[in-house]
Amino acid sequence: MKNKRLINIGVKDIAAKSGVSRGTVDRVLNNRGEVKAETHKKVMAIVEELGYKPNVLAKSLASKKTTQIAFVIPQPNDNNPYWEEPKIGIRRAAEELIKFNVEVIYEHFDASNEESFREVLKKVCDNNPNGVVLNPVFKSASMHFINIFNERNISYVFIDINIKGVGKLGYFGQDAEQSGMVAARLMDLSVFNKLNILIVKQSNKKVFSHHIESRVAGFLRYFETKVKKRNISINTIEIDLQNNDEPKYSLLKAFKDNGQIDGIFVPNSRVFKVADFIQSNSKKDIITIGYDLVKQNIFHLEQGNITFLLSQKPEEQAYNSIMALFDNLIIKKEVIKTTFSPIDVIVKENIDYYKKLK
Amino acid sequence: MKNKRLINIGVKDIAAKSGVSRGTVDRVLNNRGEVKAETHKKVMAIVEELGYKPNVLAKSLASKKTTQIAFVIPQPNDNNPYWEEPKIGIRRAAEELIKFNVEVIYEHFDASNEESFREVLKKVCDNNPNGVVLNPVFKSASMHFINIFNERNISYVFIDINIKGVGKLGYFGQDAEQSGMVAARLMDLSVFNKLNILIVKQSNKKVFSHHIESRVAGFLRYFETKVKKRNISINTIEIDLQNNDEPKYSLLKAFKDNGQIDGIFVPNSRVFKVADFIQSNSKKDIITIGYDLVKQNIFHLEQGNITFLLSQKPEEQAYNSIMALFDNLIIKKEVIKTTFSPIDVIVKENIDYYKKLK
DNA sequence: ATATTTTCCGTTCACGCGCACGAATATTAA
DNA sequence: TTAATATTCGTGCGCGTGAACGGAAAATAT
Repeated sequence: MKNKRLINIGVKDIAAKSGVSRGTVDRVLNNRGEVKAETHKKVMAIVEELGYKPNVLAKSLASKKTTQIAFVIPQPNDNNPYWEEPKIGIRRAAEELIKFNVEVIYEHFDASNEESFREVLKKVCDNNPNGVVLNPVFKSASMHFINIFNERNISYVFIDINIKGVGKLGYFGQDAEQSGMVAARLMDLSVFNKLNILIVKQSNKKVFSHHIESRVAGFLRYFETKVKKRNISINTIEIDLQNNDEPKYSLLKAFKDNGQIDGIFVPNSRVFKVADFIQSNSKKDIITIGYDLVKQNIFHLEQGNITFLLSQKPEEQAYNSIMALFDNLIIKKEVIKTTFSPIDVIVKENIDYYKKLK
Repeated sequence: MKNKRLINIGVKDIAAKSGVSRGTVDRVLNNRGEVKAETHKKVMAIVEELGYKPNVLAKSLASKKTTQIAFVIPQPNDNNPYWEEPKIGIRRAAEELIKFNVEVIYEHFDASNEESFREVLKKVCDNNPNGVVLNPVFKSASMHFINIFNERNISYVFIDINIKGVGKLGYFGQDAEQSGMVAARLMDLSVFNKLNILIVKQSNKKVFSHHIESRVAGFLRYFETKVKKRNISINTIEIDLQNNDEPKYSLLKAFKDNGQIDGIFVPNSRVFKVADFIQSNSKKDIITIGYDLVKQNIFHLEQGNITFLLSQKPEEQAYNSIMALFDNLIIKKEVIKTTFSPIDVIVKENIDYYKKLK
């Protein structure tokens, strides 16, 4: 513990130097009006000259206002447990920021129901938050509310799904196509000679997922150049999860139609359903690659029914997206536009270190 | 922006409730003495009852003291560029913490010279910091200074290398043995049928690295149970980096002695030296696995001379280790003892998202 | 000219805490 | 008993900023 040395310059310093009172400087800095244009200019000049940076601590201490950040993502369920993970990151950010008078409000909608999406966003809008973290599942509905955000000067970032060309602050998620290429690389390295690959698209038919398409596209793109050199065949099947007989029915059919299958790529977190099938039908030596560390997938990775999982640390994305809004709203510093998360490769041996605490 | 609602209880609240003044409460909370035992007890009871948590913002604002954290790691060099990475994390943490009157001091020593290690730690001790992040390369020398830390009540954490059974706050690094197992799993998946593996230990002879030994041990342990089922042979060579003819000389010899080599495992960041060899001797179809995202390794991964890199986000470790000390010293919250970093698996296709900004 | 309004600005308190100073009380010495 | 000392405690100022309040100066109205 040494005595402080570097004393930052504060309002009163620039007040002294510009020959006005602290109150006036405050009005200038916060654009609160009631200041002669001439004075305003003079003060701003000094502010620039001295490179004044407000003290966040004192700011938060003195302020009686609360900044609200809404976090809007799908409700996790059995078909899509993925959205359980971000909650941890939300909690962590909320705890850290409460001291700065920031309140994080968690809101969730039914990802298979556009009406629910609109309702929740309506509610969020009515609350008039300062910032929003949004998973824009439904594009046109999202656009409607994004326009409202822009009008009302509400800052927002996207998580997991990106909409390009709107005035968002940033995007937090993976590069979906590139992750497909990673999957393909792992498949390529793990399977030899003849190579029969099955891509299993499982989804809710009602919702088109650009995401999943990109992953598949990346996967196929990787093999495009290789497919001639090696004896590779790639088949894709689509499965509607609303149907209770699935994915068993379609998988049985695929195995019958294709003969030997060496690798299976599932471009979302429902890979555990395929793993269930593999286990109960005692299929052996199949390289299975899927997404996300949901607990059913973790189970099957440890059992050996899944070979690789690709993951994207959803709780970190949640944390980072909130922090980005904080940086923008409170610290007033620039936010990096697009922050792709690492495409983590998980095998049985390193999974422990990717599991979430708590 | 809403008006604040949740008003935290502060010193004056517990002062009121316990019928003493704020000053007395302050003396109790900070163990500054000059308080009757009876009063102390009474106040502490109220503190517990109301669950008082000091406001970090107000604390930092009011305090005229600076907290010093020393960060002591090896000087990066051509043989070991790894230690370039943590600096980014140090800078990030330092920037964030400067508002809390925390000063981070970066100190580096020559990792091949124990005397240099002692000198730097001597200097650090003389500075009497509040916390130390240490890479304890030399065990006995480390123990000497750790005793001093304990005496002087200096908090410390280890980074990258762990010494068990001392009063450290935490360890930030990988589970070395487990990372060896991950390497083995990848090797196992990527190489088929006959499997000749070469382990290349490159090091500075003067320094024993428990680390590297653990990685090799993990690698071997993975194959222990598999080695019977498959036609696997594993050979290990040791290379002294002080010798300028290396690793070329030893590698040529190994290739001659072993015939076909299918996989090479290098248990540290010097894998790029092997990759150099592979490139200049146009060896093909060798699965090469090594450690750490130093720029030479990144180059060879992109070139295809390295198949997998295992990494541990050194800049995040640095950041987290400093934050752990901050939590302990300023926030006074408990620090999780051992925080193993994820064992990241990097291939050509996902490396971009692991590269450091700046 | 004086009265009234508008524009502009300075002062002051508050946020929660650290810390210095001095006052009150208790203890011991004379 | 009174003076001297030791122990314990209360008060007030400052950290850098937000924000209310009110006062001075300038502009406009009467």
